[in-house]
Amino acid sequence: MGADAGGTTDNRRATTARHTGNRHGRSEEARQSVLEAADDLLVEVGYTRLTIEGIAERAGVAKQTIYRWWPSKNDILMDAFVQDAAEDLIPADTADLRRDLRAHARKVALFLTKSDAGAVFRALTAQAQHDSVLAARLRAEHLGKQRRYDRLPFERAVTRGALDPGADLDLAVDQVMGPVYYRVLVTGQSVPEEFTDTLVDAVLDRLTGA
Amino acid sequence: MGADAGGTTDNRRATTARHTGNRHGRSEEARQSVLEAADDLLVEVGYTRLTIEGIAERAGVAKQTIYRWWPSKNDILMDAFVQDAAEDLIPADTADLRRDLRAHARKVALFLTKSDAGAVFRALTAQAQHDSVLAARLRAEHLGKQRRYDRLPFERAVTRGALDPGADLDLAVDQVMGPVYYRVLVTGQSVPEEFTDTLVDAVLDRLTGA
Amino acid sequence: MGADAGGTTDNRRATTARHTGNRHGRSEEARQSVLEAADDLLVEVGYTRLTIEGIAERAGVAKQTIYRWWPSKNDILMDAFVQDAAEDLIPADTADLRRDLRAHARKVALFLTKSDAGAVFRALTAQAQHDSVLAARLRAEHLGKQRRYDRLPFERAVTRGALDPGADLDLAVDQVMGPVYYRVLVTGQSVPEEFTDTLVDAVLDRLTGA
Amino acid sequence: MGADAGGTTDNRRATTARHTGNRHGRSEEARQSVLEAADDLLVEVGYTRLTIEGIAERAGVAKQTIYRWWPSKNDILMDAFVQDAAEDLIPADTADLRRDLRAHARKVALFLTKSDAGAVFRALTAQAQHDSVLAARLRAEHLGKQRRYDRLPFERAVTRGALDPGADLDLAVDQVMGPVYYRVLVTGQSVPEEFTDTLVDAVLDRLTGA
DNA sequence: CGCTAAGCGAGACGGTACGTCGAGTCTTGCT
DNA sequence: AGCAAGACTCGACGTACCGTCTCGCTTAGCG
Repeated sequence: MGADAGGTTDNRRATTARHTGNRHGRSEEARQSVLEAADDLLVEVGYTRLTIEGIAERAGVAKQTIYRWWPSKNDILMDAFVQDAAEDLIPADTADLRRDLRAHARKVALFLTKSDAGAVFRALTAQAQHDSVLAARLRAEHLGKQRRYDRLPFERAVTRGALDPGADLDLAVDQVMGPVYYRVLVTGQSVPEEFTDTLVDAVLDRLTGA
Repeated sequence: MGADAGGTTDNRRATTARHTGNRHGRSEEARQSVLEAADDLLVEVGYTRLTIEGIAERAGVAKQTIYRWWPSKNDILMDAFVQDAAEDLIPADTADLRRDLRAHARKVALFLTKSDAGAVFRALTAQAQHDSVLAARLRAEHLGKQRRYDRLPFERAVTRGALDPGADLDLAVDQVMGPVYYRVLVTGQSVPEEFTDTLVDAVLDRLTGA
Repeated sequence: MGADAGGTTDNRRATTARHTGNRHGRSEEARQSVLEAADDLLVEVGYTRLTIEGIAERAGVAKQTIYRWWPSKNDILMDAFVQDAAEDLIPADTADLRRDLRAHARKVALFLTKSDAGAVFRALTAQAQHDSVLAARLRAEHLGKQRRYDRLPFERAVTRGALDPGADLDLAVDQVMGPVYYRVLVTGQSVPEEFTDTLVDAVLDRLTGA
Repeated sequence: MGADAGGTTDNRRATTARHTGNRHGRSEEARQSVLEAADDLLVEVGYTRLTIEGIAERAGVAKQTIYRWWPSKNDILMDAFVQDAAEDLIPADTADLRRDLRAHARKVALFLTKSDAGAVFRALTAQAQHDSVLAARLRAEHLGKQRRYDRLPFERAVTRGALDPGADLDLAVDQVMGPVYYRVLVTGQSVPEEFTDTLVDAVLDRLTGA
């Protein structure tokens, strides 16, 4: 990852004081305005016209301050994404697999297609195709956790005894989430509620032997 | 530069190169070497370090010749892809839906993960996330056709009477292809034969009411 | 290039060069090497083949550094000339008008035909024919002052009482300097000492009523 | 002068027929429109923005047709100038040296400062500073002849016995013409009638021992 | 009277340099 | 020690013209 790899991991070390230049560690204020500026600019001008200089200017921050803490544009976006998507896509639990899964699939679809955080995610996913380090970070800091959330409804159903413990849950997750991401990233089709519902039903019908 | 004047008047240097362009159209030779150079360089150095100047140099072509015919780097890749992927991913027809679909899914997976053309496709799909015009072109010139190929096995089965004519074929295609693209573009997992086989089986089991 | 995207994101290549520029003003070192490089190259390759890129390379300076401080090639030359021609063409004062004027005319002729600074002056004068802004600058920063020097011998003579106070000194200056510049810029004839001597004599003979 | 030196001298070989493509030598029509286009464009956009492509387009002529007959932009201007300045600056002869010389000096000043041909001359003189081949051509095809014209009034006076046969006529010419060109090319001052008159008087007063 | 060959308009080509943008590095002076 | 400011080197961008090179048309003159 080049020279300043440490910056990527250090940048969540919390510092309590507000300051603009002292010897007590990084400025939380600067960190925040950079992430917000990056977020805003991505939505406003798109990934292509998103520049470090633009972020610095918008954030009212010196370019060097950015380079001190982030190795690249993508790392800024990654941080911005991690911070914003704290609004995690955690599936609800109503003890009804079909209902929970439908709701969860719907929520993921909306996140991907409608939210600002989803726009950041799509940009990051796109760049991850050309940058394996970014790809690894994206998986480590988001996709892994998200995968576990996506599995949750099934696991709860197994625990409840509503699903055969021998079922291939990974396959089930792929069958539900795969087509959603596929539409968003590849075909560009919309992802209406009927689609996610039908998808969930198709998977569950097979899984529960309906 | 203002009224700077005459600096380029006297370069009477001989240019020895041969070429074949004339008023009746562009040089096919130049077109070919550009597309090949772009293809090669994408694989060699990756999308990020792929530059128009690099392509021009590798192709032995003047930069202006590229700009005369292609508006952007992505358009070159698009042309290169269209030309190369003439080796279409057309499913075989052995009158056995399961067998044909398994083979087709496998072929698509290999294309995406192993071939040079697949690398170009992944780069284009990535860039299409930031460029709606490119996205439209990608759909018009590749994905539409590919989608019809992906449906073919199912349609043949319907024609043969092996599948219920009322089945939701679009959903079936999404369920087979979606998870494959999902793994390649999002999770980065490998796509082994067992995966595609199981996937096909899961879809067909439901569809044929097994 | 359209929404081409991210191509320049990841060039984390190390740049090792040292420099001295900072917020408190430009690098004097860079300024000097640019002026010297321009000067040298003008003499070496001539105005026509003098390029900004060539100057930058010779000076060991980035092209952008040149564009940051000079609007055009001519402005560089103008600065180079102003700096070098600090070796002003100031006439000596021996209380002998004829002697001083002969020496001064000779010095100007040598400057125009033999010196590097004279080569820059000729180039600038040539370009000033196509660029009125440059012409104005050339007059403001050099010709005005030079004109005053050219008048000096006559004025001293008037002060000494050796010359009629009512004499048309401007005409006298034009009659001495005009033919010198005329030979250099128009006819391309050489300007030998006999020529300037005779010229001075002709003017003075009339002026002093000899 | 590079490859096609012959073109420069051949291009006044008259061809009677009008044609646009045959085997009887060059098209006089094309030659004329090129020269006119060059002339017009020089006045309209200035030397700096005068391009071969611009001339070709304005003249309705292919670029190659220009390159076939002229080695450079300056050679076109040279031809245009030679053709236009057929309106030669020949001094009148009224058997009155002072009157003829005053009229001639005035005519030269007006030519240099007011006429289109004068603009071309100034541009060529400027470029001749950077191009010794052009300088030589300018002298051979214009300045030599003009110099003889400038001497004419003096020679006639000698013939008439109005002037001492031993007078230095070359110096006299330099003293009259030098300051005029000097003002035009160097100081940029205007050249009013009083100036040329006074100049002529100063020279003649000395010459005739007035 | 058809063939040949030159001049022409058109315009694609390989190149050089332009002037600009942004990347990432470095230094200074402030806090 | 972190920061704002901003000059620096460097690589690539997209453009403008250069001078060269076909191509296909037109049109004499020659056989």
